[in-house]
Amino acid sequence: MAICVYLVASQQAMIKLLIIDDHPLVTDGIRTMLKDVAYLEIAGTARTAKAAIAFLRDCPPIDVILMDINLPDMDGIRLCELIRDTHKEVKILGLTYINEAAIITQLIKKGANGYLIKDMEREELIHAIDQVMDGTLYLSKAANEKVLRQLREHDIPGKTIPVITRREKEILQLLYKGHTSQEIAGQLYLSVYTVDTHRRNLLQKFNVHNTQALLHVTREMGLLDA
Amino acid sequence: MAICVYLVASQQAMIKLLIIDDHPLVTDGIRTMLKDVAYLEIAGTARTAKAAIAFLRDCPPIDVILMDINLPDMDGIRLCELIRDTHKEVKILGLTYINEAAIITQLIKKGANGYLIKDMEREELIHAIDQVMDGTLYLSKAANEKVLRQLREHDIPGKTIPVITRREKEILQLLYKGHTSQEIAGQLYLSVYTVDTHRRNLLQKFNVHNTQALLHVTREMGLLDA
DNA sequence: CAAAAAATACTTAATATCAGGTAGCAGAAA
DNA sequence: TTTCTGCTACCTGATATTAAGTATTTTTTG
Repeated sequence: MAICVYLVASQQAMIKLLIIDDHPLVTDGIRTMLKDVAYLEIAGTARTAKAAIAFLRDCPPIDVILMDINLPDMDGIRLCELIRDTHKEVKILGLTYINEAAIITQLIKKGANGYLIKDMEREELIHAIDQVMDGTLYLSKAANEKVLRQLREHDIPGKTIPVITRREKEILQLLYKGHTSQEIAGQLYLSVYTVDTHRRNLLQKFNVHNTQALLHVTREMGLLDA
Repeated sequence: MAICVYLVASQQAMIKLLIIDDHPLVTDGIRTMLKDVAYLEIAGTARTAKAAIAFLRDCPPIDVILMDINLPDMDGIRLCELIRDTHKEVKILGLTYINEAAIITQLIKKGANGYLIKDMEREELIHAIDQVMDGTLYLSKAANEKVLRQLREHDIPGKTIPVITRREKEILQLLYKGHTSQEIAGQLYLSVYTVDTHRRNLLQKFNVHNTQALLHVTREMGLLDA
């Protein structure tokens, strides 16, 4: 009887993980990092947002989700929002290559419990999982000063990502590749005036005053394809 | 006696690998992918170019190097060149996140035996190692059409990456973050004229005619930190 | 040390971008 | 139908960038 209770307690203490990442390299890396941690179990992996949602719907409950921000079929912010809507109790840890305050604050606002940069050490990963299970927010070491300052000082400045139109995105992409207004006008069969109007609207929407800054913020927000 | 010969043959057939990457996640991921392959042995790992060079100098011979292109202390192209100078026999496989013809042709020109994108599958990794051991060039599936076309059509168009100075790199980085000449001049305590001179020299070196194009090509060449 | 490379600062002129307007037109939504 | 949004196009003036020079000082390097 005592043994039985012990086993149940042990099973309850086991933390079940779901890894969402389209890179097998990352999934395998996490697997190796966690293989000697007795109380952690990788209950499943998903390579797309779609697969992840299906897993969460059909399979046994998950405690912590390790989620790549750049998935092929959906951006991490949206996926985070979706999961939070249907699974209020699950802890979500975002994984990114970059370390940008803009995207991170956005993620936290959508209900993530923390984020890690992919150059993390094994210890940091385990610590992060422990911490979110405790109900604490975990922010990757490297950036937390920057992010915390943002979250604190401006209360929540995590600028909402502006809505841009199809045409604007198209022009943004061409600017990113180094084209001038003239070249873009030529490629899209538009007047230079029109291209300039779109550029002007983009600058206004993102509240910047030159193209490089525009490209910088849109890159941080994950709006650029490359 | 027969057994002895067999053992020796077995040892000779063992392929020794060195992984050079500053992300433990990647190193661990590769370790997992290869752990069940009997004839592959991870003889060492290095997190910096410096450590890798030391390892190659001091430790037993390596057959294949898996090398990240973006190392903290040196760019992959240069490291590849250095290793090729002192170790003519070793096979070098480059690892990148991106898939840019410019950087890949450059890498091949410097003596790499192939490259892989980090979204590879386990099978692709093993296949790549086998292939370079055979003396064949291995190019990651996703891009080889593009790269092969470049290598073929233009014979070798892989533009050599220009040498840029410390100051130029510094200014390049600030431009990347969206700063204007005025702002950069203010930050670095320089005249705007000076900043403009550096900008002009950068445009000339990379043979482009505006800042966005400059940032685009330097990004492709892996010269930008972000 | 001497030569070479890098960094600094300035001039002039052409071109591009940025900021502020206005305005017509098509298609979707209310 | 009316209204709203997105796309188009043009104008003017201010500011920034680009191109092509020259030239002095500092730093690196052989």
